[in-house]
Amino acid sequence: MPKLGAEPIRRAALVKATIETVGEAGSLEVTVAQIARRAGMSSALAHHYFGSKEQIFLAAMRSILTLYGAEVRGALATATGPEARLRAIVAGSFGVGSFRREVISAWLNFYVLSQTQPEARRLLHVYQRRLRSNLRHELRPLVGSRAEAVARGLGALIDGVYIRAALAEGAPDRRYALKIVTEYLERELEGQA
Amino acid sequence: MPKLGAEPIRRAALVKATIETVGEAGSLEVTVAQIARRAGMSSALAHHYFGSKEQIFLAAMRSILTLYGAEVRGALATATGPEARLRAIVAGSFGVGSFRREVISAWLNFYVLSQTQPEARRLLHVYQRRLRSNLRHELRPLVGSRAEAVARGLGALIDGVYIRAALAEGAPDRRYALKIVTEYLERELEGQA
DNA sequence: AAGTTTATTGACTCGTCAATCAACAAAAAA
DNA sequence: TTTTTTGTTGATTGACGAGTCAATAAACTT
Repeated sequence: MPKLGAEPIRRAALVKATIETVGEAGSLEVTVAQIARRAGMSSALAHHYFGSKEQIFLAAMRSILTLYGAEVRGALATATGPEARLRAIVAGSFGVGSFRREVISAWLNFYVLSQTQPEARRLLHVYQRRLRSNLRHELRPLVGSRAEAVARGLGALIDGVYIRAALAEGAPDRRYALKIVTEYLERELEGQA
Repeated sequence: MPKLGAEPIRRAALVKATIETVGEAGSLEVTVAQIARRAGMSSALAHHYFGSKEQIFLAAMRSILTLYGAEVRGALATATGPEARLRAIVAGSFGVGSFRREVISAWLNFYVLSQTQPEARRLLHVYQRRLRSNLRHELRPLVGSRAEAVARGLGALIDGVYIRAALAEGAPDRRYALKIVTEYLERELEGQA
């Protein structure tokens, strides 16, 4: 029953299933069979399309990073002026798509993966550099020479809030997460003004 | 060639080897045999003393948390007054024992472990609660009602800085890590003063 | 209609690894 | 000195899981 053009659909289903499976399990120690089952296909097919488990993970990670990027860009679209743009970047970082249980948990796991996997590490570095550069750019006119340090601090704080959300039970609290980071930003800005 | 009283020595060696192995591998996917070899014994002996791989990991995690607690307490010993004590807690969090490559990496991995392992989760919660409570207690006289939020922010920032250090290449920069967190603290305090 | 490409899976291989066990060795206790 | 306790390991078991393969089938091409 081969409906042609299945490839992109299958790939997407696998990526989604991977994030869900890893997120639920809270671990990368999930089997290709589990992922494939959740995506409604055999493990052989998963291998057929991705070649290896590693590639499946990388695709899932790319998907997460892409989603994250899209949310930041979306928030940034309507923001004018450095402060508004900074707030947008922060808000985008806690977007509804990214700041969800499974995604957060998957994120944490991919973080660990990038300790071993060069490509995963590369992806993460790209994301971190871009975020930091964005922040620094908007911070420059507001806090001058402190821009670099504040950008790093904000980046680390965002990661920290994510990681803590991964561990907290119950649904992660976006509002609260956002508040913590926004207040940090406000303190940094008010000193300088 | 049984030298008596080997148990505590073997256990300690295994714990140390576990942290090193997990830290170097950057993953929990290390074998008991690898750990045991590094500790200079057979895998059978590791099982003999700990019963299971899980127990070995938990012991290693306890060891890390104990070390961390000791460093904070050490820093706290000579500090008087809320601000000095806050600085001590932060400094202790980046102590030379805890803020080392393998330990940081192991820490990150145990963080992931606590998504699956109830006992690991419990341990981590205890540490987080204690840290937050300590911070809150010293913050109260300085920032009043904001104490809770600032304590959470500091905790998250510390975790975030750790996690980023795990990914950075080369030796982790204690000074810089400390500076980021200390500056955050200073901003929060100067607003209120 | 024959041939090719795409989709799909069940069954299998091969390696790995946690955990167990039987056996051996040396110290301590009886 | 026998017995028991403590220390130690090589060999083995049993399970599990990534990746391969042969086979089947439906579409699309010529």
